[in-house]
Amino acid sequence: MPNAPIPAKTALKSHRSTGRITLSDVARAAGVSPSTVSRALRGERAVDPALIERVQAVSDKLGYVPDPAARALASQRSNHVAILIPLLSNALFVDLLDSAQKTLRAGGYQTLMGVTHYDSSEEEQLLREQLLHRPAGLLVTGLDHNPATRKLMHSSQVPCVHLMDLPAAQREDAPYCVGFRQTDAGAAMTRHLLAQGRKRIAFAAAQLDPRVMQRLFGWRSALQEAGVYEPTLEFLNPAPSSLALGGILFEQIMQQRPAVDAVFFCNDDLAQGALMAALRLGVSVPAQVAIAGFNDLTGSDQMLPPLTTVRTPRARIGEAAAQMLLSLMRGETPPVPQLDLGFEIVQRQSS
Amino acid sequence: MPNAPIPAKTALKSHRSTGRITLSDVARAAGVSPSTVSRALRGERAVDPALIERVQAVSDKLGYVPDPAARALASQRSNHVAILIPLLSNALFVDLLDSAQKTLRAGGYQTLMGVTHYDSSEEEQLLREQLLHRPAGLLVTGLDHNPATRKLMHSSQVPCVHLMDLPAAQREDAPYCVGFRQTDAGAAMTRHLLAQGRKRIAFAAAQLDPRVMQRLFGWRSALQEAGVYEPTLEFLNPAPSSLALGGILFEQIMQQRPAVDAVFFCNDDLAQGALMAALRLGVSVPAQVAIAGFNDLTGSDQMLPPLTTVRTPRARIGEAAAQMLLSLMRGETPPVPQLDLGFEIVQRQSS
DNA sequence: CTGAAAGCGCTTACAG
DNA sequence: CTGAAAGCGCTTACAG
Repeated sequence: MPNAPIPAKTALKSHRSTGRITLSDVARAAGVSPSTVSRALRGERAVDPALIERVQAVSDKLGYVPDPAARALASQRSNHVAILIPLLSNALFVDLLDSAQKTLRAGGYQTLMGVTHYDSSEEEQLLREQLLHRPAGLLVTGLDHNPATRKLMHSSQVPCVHLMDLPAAQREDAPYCVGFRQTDAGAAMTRHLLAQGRKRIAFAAAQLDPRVMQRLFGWRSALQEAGVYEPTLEFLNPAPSSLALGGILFEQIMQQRPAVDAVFFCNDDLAQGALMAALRLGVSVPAQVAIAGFNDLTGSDQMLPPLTTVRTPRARIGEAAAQMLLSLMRGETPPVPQLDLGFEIVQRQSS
Repeated sequence: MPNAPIPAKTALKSHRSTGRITLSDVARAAGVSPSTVSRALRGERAVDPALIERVQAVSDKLGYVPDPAARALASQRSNHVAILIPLLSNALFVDLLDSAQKTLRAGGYQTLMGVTHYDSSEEEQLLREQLLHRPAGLLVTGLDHNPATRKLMHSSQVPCVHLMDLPAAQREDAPYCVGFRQTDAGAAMTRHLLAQGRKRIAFAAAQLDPRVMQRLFGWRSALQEAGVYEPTLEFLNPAPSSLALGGILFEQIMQQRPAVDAVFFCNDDLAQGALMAALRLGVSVPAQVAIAGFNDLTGSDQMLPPLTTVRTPRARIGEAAAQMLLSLMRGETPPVPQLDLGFEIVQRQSS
């Protein structure tokens, strides 16, 4: 039956029932096998250059786009990158997310974000959910995680880069990370204030996450070094950081310790609130008391007086960490596994 | 050969090569077919209640978790929800993202975010990428999209809810949306300022996205209504909104139009910057000039003087939109397809 | 209400 | 360097 109609099944094969253009469509049009198309398109070596070109052309002509779900199922690896950050209400982490996400997208990856609320068991739970998607990579804030989380990160074998923090010492088994030395930054700002002749420098902090505590340690060591450390000048509040809390802390400090001549806040939002409170209370800054912040958040340069602070390279951290992850996902070994991006003291008029 | 060793193939079958616990494992352990497990676990009707319970118990015991990629491939629908927002540098959208994401996660969905930078072709490109993941739902900011984007949203058949805006009139074909009437809010604040005796009220804006323009229209109509509209009192700058720009705009207005007795800024960051500039310039607020903002962003209540503004329910918008989407994804029809969450004038000391 | 079978669209040993 | 075949782990008509 040479003239029999083409069976429906064969006719349908040119497009699947979903109407989507598939690998097989490209293979048929290019006259090669699906396996070859798969290899050619992913730039796998061991494919004839001429074939690669032909397949590429056909693929472009048909407008073929690989199906991420099929790819993930077959390869056991998706094109998702999971990112874990503490909060979305702190501009610091939003900047981190923004820059990392931009870099990852340029590399062909989708970002899956998880907000931990500084809760280690929520972090663990989020990681579990994200690992179900078989992410190709992981970006996590900080180096402190509970044992279960660490185990998950390790046993999943997913490449992982830590953000913001660096391990205390250069160890053999140190994880990949991009950040700066929080302790050094805390000490540097404290020394800066000392160098300006301040003698009674208070440290005021909220949230009290690990990085804040490191800044506190930096402040302590700089004061001890100068021989003027006084434990009662620590004002620590575990509540979330905010302008309002900064104002409250400042008022409290002025009331309890009127002789204080500088306050170093662990984050700019607190310091901005303190600056507003000083205006309200008629406390003159920096004549009576200097005020310093941390992170150089948006608005700090617009305060009255403009805020002295530590500028932290969060956008560059997000980008560099994403780049490092990208190279890890390519199977490469980053030349600098612990990348220190430093910080900068920005002196403005509040000190 | 009754005592022959169990063939390797059968022995292996209890776990796949990946080591993952699969649907088939649960089926075997529960003594039913994979199809039944699939139906029982997804709560599909037409399964014996007793079986559901048994399957559920076995599944829990084995710690089975469905594979999202396999599920997406087979059903042509993932558990992703894509969200499109203009910027991450505006706290407004971060709040929206945060609340939507929280609600969606509680409903079992992963959020895929896309940042459009107020660029309609970038929005289109992002949507294309996201649609590849076959999202179960879509959350998009605003009602204005280019024709290609609208076509994609429509032809993809993916349930979609729009954020922040409401259509001008109640039409039959109106899209699902959750927001408030930007024009009304702009008019309400203007009337509020008029009611306080202000006569020459300027409108200062940045970014100039559609919602800002609606606020401008509201300001215009309220002034026209009062017979005091003057076109030269519009100060529009397409640059991104920021504290610094607010200061610049304010200074410019004071210089060019010293008789102005109130400035209504389209966003709180501009207004905050203006407040700081007023302090710097020695312009007394509200005695000489009233200042009003929009959105009641963080810090506005800490300014000197505290900022009069329009409080917008962005967290509730994100949550309600996610809820509406959740019900659409369940195949339900939302009782209120266009949900108006309103706004509130917050009078503080700057007016 | 339940099951066998096909299929979703890829990747990847395994041969050649 | 290339291809045929199996398999990733589910869902869903189709029968019964």
